[in-house]
Amino acid sequence: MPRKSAAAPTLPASPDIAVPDDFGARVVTWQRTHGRHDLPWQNTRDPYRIWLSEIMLQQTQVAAVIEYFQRFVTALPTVATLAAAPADAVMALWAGLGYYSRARNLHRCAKAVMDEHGGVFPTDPAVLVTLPGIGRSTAAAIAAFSAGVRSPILDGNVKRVFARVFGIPGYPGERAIETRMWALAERALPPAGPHQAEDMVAYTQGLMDLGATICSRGKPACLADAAACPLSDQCVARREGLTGTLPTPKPRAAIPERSTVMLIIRHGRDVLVNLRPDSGIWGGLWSLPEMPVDTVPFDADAAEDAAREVARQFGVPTSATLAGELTHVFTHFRLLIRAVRVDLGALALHSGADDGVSRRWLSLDDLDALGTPAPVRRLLEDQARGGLF
DNA sequence: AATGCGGGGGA
DNA sequence: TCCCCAGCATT
Repeated sequence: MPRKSAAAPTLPASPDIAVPDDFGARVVTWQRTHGRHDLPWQNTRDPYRIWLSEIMLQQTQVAAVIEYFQRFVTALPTVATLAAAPADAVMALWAGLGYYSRARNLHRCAKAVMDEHGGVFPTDPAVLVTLPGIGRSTAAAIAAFSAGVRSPILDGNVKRVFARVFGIPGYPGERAIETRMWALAERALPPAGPHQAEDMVAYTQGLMDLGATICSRGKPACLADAAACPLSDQCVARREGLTGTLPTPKPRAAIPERSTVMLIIRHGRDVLVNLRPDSGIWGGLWSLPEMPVDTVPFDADAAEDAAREVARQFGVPTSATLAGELTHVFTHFRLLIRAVRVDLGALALHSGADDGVSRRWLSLDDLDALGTPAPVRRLLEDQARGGLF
């Protein structure tokens, strides 16, 4: 039951995206002059160290990994020593790095290398990907760094670089987008040939370095200095001013919807408003009285019924009719507002309900007198236009 | 407080 | 096959 396959079926690469001929060469050249060269897991072809670093670098930034890496290889310098180490010792060396399943898989992987590969770490991506904790991208990185194998990586950094350079819209975590990017990654590799091995080391590292140091999420360096990025003159996002919107962010989870009933209590051309507490939604603004709505769904009929009940509590015979419905979108939820109009006719209202809420009348002819939330303002403006009093 | 992050494992 | 999760850092 093979759970993993080294190479997903190569889809017809989107013909609309052209990879410039010198894409790989530019990355290679840039890496050799401007990339990182002194990380503790560089300048070696030891697959053990390269593998260990790649696992540590999954979901974890370079700065956090360096110390753990040094400590780990000092304590367990070879795959054989790791395989022979007690699980406790491995976990202790990992403690603080997070994602502890990585450490458990690391240990399992070392044992598999000993038992199934004679203690020799594989360098073929198709073999690597069968080992615990090694997926397609990590397999390619290990193979490229340890043996110059021509196989593409596609981690978060590379996805960001590709989304921008090639102008690929859509969330890269989405299946279709990721598939396109893998196809692109295959085509973007530097050419096979006599320099392939050295080039693949620089290219693979270069993509990582570009994403980490130049093509950063927040403020890509090209915005201040186009020369900082070797791809800036062929970058779609930079050309079209889309570095802020590419890559497309993860779609926000559907936000919950709440509903409320607001009362438009009319007394001639005055409307009763109350002051909201300083903290919370619309803090310090004047809003319409609201009725707590517990029942879901709460339809328009129920809103009118409830408003009639409130009117009855005011002691006045009155009608209560739905005056408007609108949805206001907050960061965390959508608020469906049903406004019910209640007319108090000529009846005067006591000002001093003793519940600690500031209330007052607001004239529809002077809406600027008080600060009101945008949806409330819309309701009041509607009343001002439609009211016949 | 929300987002990013490679791969595993469960739905 | 798809989606959710892990733990920490960063924004």
